[in-house]
Amino acid sequence: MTPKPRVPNVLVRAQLVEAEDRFIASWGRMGSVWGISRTMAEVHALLYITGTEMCTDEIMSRLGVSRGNVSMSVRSLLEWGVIEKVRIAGDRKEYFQAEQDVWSMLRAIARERIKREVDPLLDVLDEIGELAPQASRNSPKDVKELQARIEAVRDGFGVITTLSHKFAGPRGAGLQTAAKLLARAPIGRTKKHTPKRTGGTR
Amino acid sequence: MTPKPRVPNVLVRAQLVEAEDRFIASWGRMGSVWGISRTMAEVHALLYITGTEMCTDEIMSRLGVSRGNVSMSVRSLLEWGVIEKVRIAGDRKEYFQAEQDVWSMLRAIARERIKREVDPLLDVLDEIGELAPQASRNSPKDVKELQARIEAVRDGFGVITTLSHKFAGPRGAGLQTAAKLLARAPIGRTKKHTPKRTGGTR
DNA sequence: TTGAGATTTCAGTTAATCGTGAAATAAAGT
DNA sequence: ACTTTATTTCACGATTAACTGAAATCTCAA
Repeated sequence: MTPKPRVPNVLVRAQLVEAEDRFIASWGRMGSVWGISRTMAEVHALLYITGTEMCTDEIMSRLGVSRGNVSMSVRSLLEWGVIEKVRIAGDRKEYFQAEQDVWSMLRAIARERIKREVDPLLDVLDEIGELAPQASRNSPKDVKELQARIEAVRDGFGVITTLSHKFAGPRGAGLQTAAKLLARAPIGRTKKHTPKRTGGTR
Repeated sequence: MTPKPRVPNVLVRAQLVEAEDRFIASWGRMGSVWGISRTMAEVHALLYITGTEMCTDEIMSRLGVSRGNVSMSVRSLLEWGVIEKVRIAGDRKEYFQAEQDVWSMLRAIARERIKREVDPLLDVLDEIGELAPQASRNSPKDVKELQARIEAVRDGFGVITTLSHKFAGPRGAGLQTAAKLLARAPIGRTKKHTPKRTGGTR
């Protein structure tokens, strides 16, 4: 049926696998920067980029990591809600597949990071605000200033958190809509910032 | 002049220092989560929360870290644009003080993180997209899918990057305006019920 | 209930990161 | 030019986080 491909299939396949590997590698490196373990990011990348459901052993051999490591990574990814378990009839193994919608995936990532990064800071800020000497009419200047600074940070992150909860919630087109909305809105100077990015990979 | 304070000054001062220390500690912990070295975050926190210009030795003794460490941290913070050098007449030492505007500070942090986290990924994605077997009419299905997935991720991050450049640029009220704008905008379903999240920490 | 296969746990190891301190360099005063 | 004081650099050691592998636990079919 199909006319003979111009490039031998084995070659195409090799390129394909290489592209996948590169994607996996850079997503993994990204993970480190984000404070996510490299393997966890790699497992996710693998499942996303291949789109296939895979079992523990397949993941192990493809990424060359240990069983325990895969187990823990997969568990975290399930908690994040970016992959899910799949049962295959007549097979006792568990298979996993990645959420395929990018925005949903990005929202999940954003949500999880906010939870881990911003929320705890807010808690501490509240606590410190109460603990610190209360500013009153005749407090020394520095006490007033301290309170003011704590409150300023608290408010800043407060706004950010509110927004995130609104826009990165698990369901709804939050992030995507926000992105479009913002992309349109004319803020301050409308300088059409240099496109700039000519792939300079450092 | 001032009427006798109800609380001895030494005590107020101790509380003040403790509040500062707590702020510094949690900002520092935050730093680790962000892939910023703990000390760098602590130095920044110290300069921000005290609002005072400080020299290397003062920072060293207050945080209990080495000279070299302070030197490197301060340098990074200068690059990030969140602190600046201050010269004090008749003193050979360099003093440093932190940007006091929270939004400007938050923008700087966002900007720097995007630069380190998102931009490199985009570069790689572009590269992979070109490198991978090109999808054509008679490509096998998986090649087409691979290209589609790469493009989807690329586009998602592309939107995010564009936004960030627009809103987290070094000058202008970008982030702040965006925040207000979004906080107001009705996104998707205008389902008004369940206030639901009671500022609940965590 | 048993057991083969699948998954999870975790103590020990390895890898990556961070911080130190002293030596090298730079800057300012005499 | 020389001395003094401040700053930066960097090889090394310390600290922390990640990963391994094998034992323990779980699951399901018979």
